[in-house]
Amino acid sequence: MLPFGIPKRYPLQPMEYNFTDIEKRWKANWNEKEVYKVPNFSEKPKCYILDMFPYPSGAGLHVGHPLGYIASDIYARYKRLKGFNVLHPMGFDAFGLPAEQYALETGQHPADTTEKNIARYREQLDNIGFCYDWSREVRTSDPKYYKWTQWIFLQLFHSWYDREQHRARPITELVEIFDISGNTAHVCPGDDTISFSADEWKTYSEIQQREVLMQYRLAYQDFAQVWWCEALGTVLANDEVVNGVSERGGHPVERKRMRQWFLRITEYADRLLTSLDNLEWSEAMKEMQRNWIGKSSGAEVKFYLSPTLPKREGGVSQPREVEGWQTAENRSYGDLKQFKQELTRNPTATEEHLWNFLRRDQLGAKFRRQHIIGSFIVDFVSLSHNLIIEVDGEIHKGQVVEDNARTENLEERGFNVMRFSNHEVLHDTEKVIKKIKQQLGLQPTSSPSGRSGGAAHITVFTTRPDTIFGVDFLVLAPEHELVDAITTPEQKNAIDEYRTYVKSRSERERMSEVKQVTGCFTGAYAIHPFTHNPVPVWIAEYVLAGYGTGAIMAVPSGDERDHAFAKHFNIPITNIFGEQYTGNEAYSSKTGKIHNSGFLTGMSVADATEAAIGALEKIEAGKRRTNYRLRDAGFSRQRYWGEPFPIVYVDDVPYGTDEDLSPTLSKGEGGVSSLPVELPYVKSYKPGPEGQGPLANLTDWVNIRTTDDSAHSASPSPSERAGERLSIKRETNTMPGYAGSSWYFLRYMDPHNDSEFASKAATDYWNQVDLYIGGTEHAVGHLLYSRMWTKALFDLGHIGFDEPFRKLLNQGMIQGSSRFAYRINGTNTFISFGKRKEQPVTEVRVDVNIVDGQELDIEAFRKWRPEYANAEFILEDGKYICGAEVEKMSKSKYNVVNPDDIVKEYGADTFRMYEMFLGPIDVSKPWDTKGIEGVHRFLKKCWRLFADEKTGWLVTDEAATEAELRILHKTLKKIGDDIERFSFNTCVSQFMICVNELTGLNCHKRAILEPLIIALTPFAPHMAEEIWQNGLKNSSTVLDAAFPVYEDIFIAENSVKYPVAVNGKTRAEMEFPIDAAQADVEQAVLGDAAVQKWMEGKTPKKFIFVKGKMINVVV
RNA sequence: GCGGGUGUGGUGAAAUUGGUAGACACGCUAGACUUAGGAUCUAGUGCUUUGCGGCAUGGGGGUUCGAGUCCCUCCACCCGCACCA
Repeated sequence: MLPFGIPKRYPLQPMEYNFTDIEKRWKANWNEKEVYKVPNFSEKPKCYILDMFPYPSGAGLHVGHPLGYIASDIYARYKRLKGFNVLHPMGFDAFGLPAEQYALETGQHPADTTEKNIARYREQLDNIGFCYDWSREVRTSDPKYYKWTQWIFLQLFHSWYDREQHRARPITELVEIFDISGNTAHVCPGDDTISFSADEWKTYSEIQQREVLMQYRLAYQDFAQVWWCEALGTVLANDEVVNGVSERGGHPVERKRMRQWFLRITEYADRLLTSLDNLEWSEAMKEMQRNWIGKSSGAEVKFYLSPTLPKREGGVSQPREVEGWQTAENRSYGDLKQFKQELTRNPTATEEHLWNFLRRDQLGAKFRRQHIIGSFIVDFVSLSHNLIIEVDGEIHKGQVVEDNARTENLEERGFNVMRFSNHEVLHDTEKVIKKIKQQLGLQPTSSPSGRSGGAAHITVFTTRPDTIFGVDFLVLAPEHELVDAITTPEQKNAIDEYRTYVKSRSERERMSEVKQVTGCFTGAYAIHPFTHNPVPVWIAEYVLAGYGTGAIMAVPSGDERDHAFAKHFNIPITNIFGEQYTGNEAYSSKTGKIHNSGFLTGMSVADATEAAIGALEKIEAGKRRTNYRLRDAGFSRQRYWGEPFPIVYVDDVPYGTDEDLSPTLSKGEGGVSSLPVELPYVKSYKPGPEGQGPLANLTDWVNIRTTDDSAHSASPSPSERAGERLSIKRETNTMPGYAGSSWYFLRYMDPHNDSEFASKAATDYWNQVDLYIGGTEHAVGHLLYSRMWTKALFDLGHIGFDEPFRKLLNQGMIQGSSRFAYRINGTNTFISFGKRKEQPVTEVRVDVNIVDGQELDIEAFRKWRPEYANAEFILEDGKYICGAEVEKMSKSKYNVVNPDDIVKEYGADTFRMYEMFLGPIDVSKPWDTKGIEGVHRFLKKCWRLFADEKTGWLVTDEAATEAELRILHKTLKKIGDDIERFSFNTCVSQFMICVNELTGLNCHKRAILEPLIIALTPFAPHMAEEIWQNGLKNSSTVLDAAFPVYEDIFIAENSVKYPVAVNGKTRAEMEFPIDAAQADVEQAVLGDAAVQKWMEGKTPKKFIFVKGKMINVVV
């Protein structure tokens, strides 16, 4: 259907430019001859040009989407004319939330809607005439594709990052290292307190070993916060939460901790940062990535908590003989280590099992295991909640004490003790966890008595250790684990209240609202490592738990936010910058000397930083540290429409489906050994229980073997009898959207390979992507993840390059241009734009497709919606003029323009050239259909150089004139240069100038027009082919012609018209030979009447002559 | 808030290395041809001024013989901020 505003055409002349016919014919011809099929090997140099992977949404393409595709298509076609073997593929990022959301709403299966959307996208893309090799199409939701997504995930799962060699290595090699020398040479990235020798490692059970290995794997499990919506029973994405409630239904949401998969991208932080330097990306883009990675160097500083300050009500009767959370420095660390080791040698499967539910604050309290209390070692303890959990210890060696006596003793120390049996923990885990949760709820969070004693400390990260003497307070993130422990009774209510407030705030809000200073004093004090002065400890929302250590040292005289905070809460400010700090504003500049700072006084920032770190290390109160803002990438989604994980849980311990699970399970049992793990078909997309994804509802699929499986319980194996390794379940989360898109550029190289993700020969040949075009919205997501995947695959020897995209070009957005009509309040009468202020009106949106420029098609408007059928109009100059505004192009704003409509009306060639003509590729601009007329006129005018509309082709074999050759070669030079620098809009302008001039010269000569039409081929391939084959009678396709070489000799001018300025203002124009000498020019210029007039008789002070550019006389 | 981007006629823009600001188009005005015009062609079109000229690249300041371009500062708008893809 034509848009309303565009009227019908008149019948064409016999040889008029009939784009509809031309484009249809050549598309069919090209298709039939498979002209876009690309071989994997060739004598020609290769060139890999890639568009960013589209997600096929239900709305279809609008005119903004193809902008980058057209640019890359022109570049690809140009490179082909220049003799390259060009890989230019396209496919679909087909997994994703919108399809699943749509499924929930309409009941249609995501596979079906995705299929439909892809078909529509394909049709729209074909319409525009792209040169994609569709035989290489990939879809992330195709099992043949995600088989390899899962395979790569397993490579990451089976790898660790060697910090010495700066590369990923197979986890089997790590096991070999552990067998020989323990982990002494390889600090555990997941938990740097883990430390063991080879002997200790060998005594660990398989479960324990795997737990340790999990802390090293590049794909690993940990716990993370997600938005949980009780009412919807599901986990929500960030953008499904609006203003603290669910976007759907407006239900309350809360943060919930869940076990999730992560990619250890932080291990690659430094490499991702340094190898940016070699990429041809815009500085802006590199800067965004650098910023995201956020490398900062500084120091970690320990502030010990003050045991004496402040005075407390009621005094402290008997400080509990707890060794503190980090047992006292001098005495107990060795002991603790020893105990830990002893216990880890003899854990039970039950303990391991329970630990999975307790670790990492899952239940809202920090638990420690195998912790020393008095003379006992308890299984699990939450110091903040005074809760000890013990599991029946009959397997324990050494610590089997009379349980009752033990409990009594511990309770005397102020702890509550819960005991569970092995059986309870293993078979009734849910009940056990529930009980623990209940107990945690009842348990007052740590009374302060004695709790902040010992060697407890707060660790802060600072980039300015030189300002250590300016520390006036510490600030903890409100979620910091020590907050409960250190808060004094007087401050408890205030802290609780403040934490409730913070809970309601998103991370974004906490960072952005900087004017409003909020915070709360904990009542606790820390001790300054050098001055030993007490430093008050606050909590405030501007400190985020996820950054650094979740705690900062505040230096108000040197930091804006700290300054505002100190002023707001009347905290005295120590000035360490002398006169540079005025008292009104923090001095955050890094120039000048440090004052009032003990041994740092008088030093520069750089020197003081080094000296401070040195001193801190000497007194063991801190150390040098590099910090990254980058966090590990969450890789689990509680969704249906994504790649299933190739992971099974054997009694809750995750294994890759490619692992040999014997002796418990023979390899291949339950069909787990082969990839892909296919996404099972479901009829309901409802979330599973407890925030799990919909796959959790498929119990048959999830449970490969269950404990009460009659076949097994009839003849229990020895391990089953021992209560171990009973059930085998599948992972029910799916992978996020970026999984499939992190490596798709590799699959295009060898898309049908069934035995590898891509053959080494293919990846070696095509190598890096030479040109990648896409939007800046992918700056820190997709572009970072695919860089990491590439590096990991490189490290493991699967590919020969470690950066995926050599050159990156960002396209701007095409915005919508919305139209508005003005209804007089309380009536159905609309008043034209110019008169709208005469009466009170309401602005209503009008579909941009029924407006011609600014003028409303009144009849179309009446037909648009029933409520406007009888609308009346107050016109101006006989027209109804609409208001206009530039906004994002979206359905709800009625400003979407469909490329299909434009192509139908003007043809694909016009559409392609117009999109380029709009402006520079990387700049955002609004779409205006009106302007397309100019480009269309140009193509028609160009056509008329070759054909008379009434009589037919009129190309002659006459010899070209100098003027004709000049304009041709000027054009060839500019087109070549401009395509190479991706300036496509100026190419179009140059074509227009060229055609205008040739029309003026009445040129119809083959010698001029044939090279011109080849140069036009990347932009208007259909018209070029029609002219090339039918007009110029060539027998092969123009797509494989050779791009004509321009020759300087035709362009060179022998004289230049110089602008002549007097005192910088242009006053005349004079022509001189190209090689004129300055003396001659000077004489001629100074003798010129116009110049003399403007010199007003003054003598020239200076004569500036820039050869070929301009002349300036200074008087 | 942090990070990034963009500001030039009524509109999209050009000016590639600091050298005649507004190329090329849209729109508009007038005209030609025409049964007709949304085809085609011609002329005009930054603002201001009768003219000479003056003023103009978001605002202000600076460097320079010369600044849209370099520097400082302020303002406006757009994009991203970790589960949209």
